[in-house]
Amino acid sequence: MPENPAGALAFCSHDHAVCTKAALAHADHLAVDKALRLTPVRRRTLEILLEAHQALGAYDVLERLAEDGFGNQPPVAYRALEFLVEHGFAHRIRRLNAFTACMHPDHAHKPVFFICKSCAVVAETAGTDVQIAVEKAAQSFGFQVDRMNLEAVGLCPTCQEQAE
Amino acid sequence: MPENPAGALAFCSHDHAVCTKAALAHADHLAVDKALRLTPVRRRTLEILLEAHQALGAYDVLERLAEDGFGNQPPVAYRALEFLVEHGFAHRIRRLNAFTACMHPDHAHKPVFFICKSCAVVAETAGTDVQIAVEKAAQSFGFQVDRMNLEAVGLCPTCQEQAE
DNA sequence: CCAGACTTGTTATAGTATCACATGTTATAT
DNA sequence: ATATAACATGTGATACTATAACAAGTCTGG
Repeated sequence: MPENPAGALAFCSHDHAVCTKAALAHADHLAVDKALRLTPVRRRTLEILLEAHQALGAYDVLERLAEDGFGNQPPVAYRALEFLVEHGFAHRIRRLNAFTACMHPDHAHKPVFFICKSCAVVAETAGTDVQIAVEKAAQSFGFQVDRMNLEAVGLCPTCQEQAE
Repeated sequence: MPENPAGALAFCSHDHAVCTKAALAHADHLAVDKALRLTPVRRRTLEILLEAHQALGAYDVLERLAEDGFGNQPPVAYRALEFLVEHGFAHRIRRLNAFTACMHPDHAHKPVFFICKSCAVVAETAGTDVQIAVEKAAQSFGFQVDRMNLEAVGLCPTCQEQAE
C-alpha cells in the first residue's frame, strides 16, 4: 500500500475492505474501553461511512440505514452521527454538509481536511503543525481553544494530472 | 485602543463607528482599483456586516436589507454575500451558518476564526503560520490548496474571567 | 423488581440555500 | 447614438439541512 508522509490515505490506492474492517474492530475495542454504547444503529452508521469511504450527507446515511431496517426519519441519522463525532469515530465537514469516518481514531486530534474540488475526495490528516500554530496564535490573545477543524479546498494529485 | 499581537480586534474594545467607516472607505477604493461593481445592495450588505460587528446569518442580513427597501427574498442576500466573500470583503463561517466582514481586507489571506462558545463573538486573524503549516502538509502529498479556512471554538478571554 | 438514565422511533417544523425566469442596468463596440 | 452582450436585481417556488418534542422501548444499578 502506498504511503505518504502526512497520512492522507484517501489520495492513495488501498484496500477499502481491509481498512474498513480494521476501523470497525478498533471502534469495538474503544467502545468497550470507554464504556460507550456502540449500538447497532451507531455501529452500522460508522460502517456506512467507512464503506462509502467518502464524505456522506446525513440524508445519504439515513437512506442506507432505512434500507437496513432502521428508522427513516432524519433524527435517526443525525443522532447516530452526532454520537460518532462526539466520541471521535467520525468528523463533520461543514463545507460539504457531510460526515466522514475518522482516519486516525486512535488518538485525539484536530482534523485537517483536504477537499478536492474536482473529484470531491476528502483526505484527513492529523495536522499537528497546524494545531501548534493555532494554539500559539490563540495564546497570544488569551483564547482557550476547545476544538477546531480546518477545511482546505483545492486539487488532489490525481485531478492535477488530468488537468494538465 | 488596546491591541493584541495577532490582531484579534474582536476581543478588544474599540470604536466600531470608526472601523466601520474606514472599512467601507477602503472597500470603495478597492472596488475602483479592481473595477468591481460595489452596487448599493452589495455596499449596504457590507455595511450591515460591519455595523453588526459580529457574524450574521443570511436571513438576518436579508431582513435588514428589506428594511432599506431592497428585495426581501433569500437570493438577494445570498448573492450580495457571495460577491463580498468572492472578493475578500467578507468571510463565511460554516460552523455558524453565518457571514462576517473581513477584518484584514487589505491583503489576501486564509482566515482563521476564533469563536467563543459562550458569548459567540468571532475574532479573525490572518493566521500566516497556520497557512504555512497547511501548505507544507499539502505539498507532502501533492495537494494544491486553493482556499482554506479554520474555525476554532473555545472561550474568549472575557468569558474565561467570568467563568472563574 | 424498580427507578432513572439512556436510546430509538415518529411527527412536525424550523432554518439554510439554490433554481429558474423575468426585468432592468451597465459597459463596449460598432 | 444604438445595438448587443454581460452583468445585476427582483420574485416565486422549491430543495436541502437540521432540530424540537414527545412516546415507547431498553439497559443498568440499587
